[in-house]
Amino acid sequence: MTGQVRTVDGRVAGRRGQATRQKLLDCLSEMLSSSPYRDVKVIDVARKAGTSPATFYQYFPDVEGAVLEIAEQMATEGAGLTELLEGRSWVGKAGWQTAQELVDGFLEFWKKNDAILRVVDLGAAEGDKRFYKLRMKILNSVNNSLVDTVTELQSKGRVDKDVNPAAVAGSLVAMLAAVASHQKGFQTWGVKQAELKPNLALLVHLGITGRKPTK
Amino acid sequence: MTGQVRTVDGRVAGRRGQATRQKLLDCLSEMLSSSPYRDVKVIDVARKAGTSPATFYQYFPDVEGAVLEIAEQMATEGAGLTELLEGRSWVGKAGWQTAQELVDGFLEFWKKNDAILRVVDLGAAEGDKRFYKLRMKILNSVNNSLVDTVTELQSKGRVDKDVNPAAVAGSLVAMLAAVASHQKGFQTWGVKQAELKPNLALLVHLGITGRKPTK
DNA sequence: CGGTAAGCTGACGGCATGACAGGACAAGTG
DNA sequence: CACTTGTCCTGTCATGCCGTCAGCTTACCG
Repeated sequence: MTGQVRTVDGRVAGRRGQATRQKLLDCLSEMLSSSPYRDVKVIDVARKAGTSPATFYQYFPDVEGAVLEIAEQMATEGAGLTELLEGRSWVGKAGWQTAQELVDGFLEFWKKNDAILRVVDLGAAEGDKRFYKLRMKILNSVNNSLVDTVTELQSKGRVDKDVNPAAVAGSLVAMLAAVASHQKGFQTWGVKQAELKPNLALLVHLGITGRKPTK
Repeated sequence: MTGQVRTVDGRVAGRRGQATRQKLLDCLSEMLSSSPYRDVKVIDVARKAGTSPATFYQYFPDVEGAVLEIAEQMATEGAGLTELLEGRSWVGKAGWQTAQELVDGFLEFWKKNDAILRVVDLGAAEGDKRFYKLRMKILNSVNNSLVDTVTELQSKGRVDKDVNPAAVAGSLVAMLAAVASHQKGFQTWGVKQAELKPNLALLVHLGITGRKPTK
């Protein structure tokens, strides 16, 4: 499928090699959660993994390269977000539930992977194509579903003609991502998690359907 | 007022000192726009400013400290965003215009300062209090106005009781910020700038008033 | 002019980076 | 069992950035 795992100098990695490689990724992941991206050093990751910097460089060109690897793993995992929308209705009470579940699932996913997602977001914002392709890959599952929904509602005349489905969907997804990564910020702003979710769901519902939900 | 500008070792900075200090800040700012945050080195900034690394450390504890300084300057400047909302109406055609101008001004501001804002966002997401206080300071002007608006509309019964003004306003502001910093991403997604703005304005209007705008 | 404080830098120990060659180890072969 | 092969890891090294200090230069003021 994805081709064999290879070291930087072209050797194919065996069982043991893959294990240390994965261990390095895990330790890097942990490191990213506990200290600022800028301060994550190869030597620390290696130490934490009980190995040497040289070993790290055998598997990854640099920290960035390793982060891309982790993010890639997460991206395939994140394709599961599609389930949140597949075959769901946006009408009546069911619509309100769809919105709620989308928000819930999305925030959950983001919370679980916040450290890597922060870095991906940064890389994307800085204009690094690899990172924002990755970001798209993660968000596309949700985004595409939303685009389809809006387009469909539009063809039925339930959404105004001059709405651009891609723009609306993209903006809503960006909102979810942003709120998710600044959840702590909201708390100091005097907004509790439990209160945040229904309000987000409301905004999503309004944006997609153009109407208030019936609860 | 803000107290005199001081060097790290406590001396007060004179005219010349403040000039080099500012030059270092400018060069850092430029550097941040052209290369990834992680790769910005003190030595490069110093070289670009035609001075030595030692000089840099005379004025700032580290790169982060200097970034905070730049961000602080930008934050006071960003207080001007309040104008976008002060005394504006959210009713009828005027409401639609308010939403449009808010989006416009916000995106403009973000575009102008994207490099520093990226870093502030990262710092805030990583949980650094200094950074997210700063982020709040920047966003508060807009956010507070929006909270007030929603609260007012709510007291008039034009917005549902169970809406949390702070949550809605915060989410919309987060959306604007996120979309602004990923504008390029939208372009590759097939959405043009010009199309993006009205759709954002629509979402803002819907979120604040609960109704579609009358155009 | 001389004193004082501001302003700048060369130089240095310390640490991270990234490359390499060589040693340890597991697995297969005769 | 000795031998071979290929994977896997690390010691070591040159290079370059970090962050600090002592000391030199420059500006200001009486």
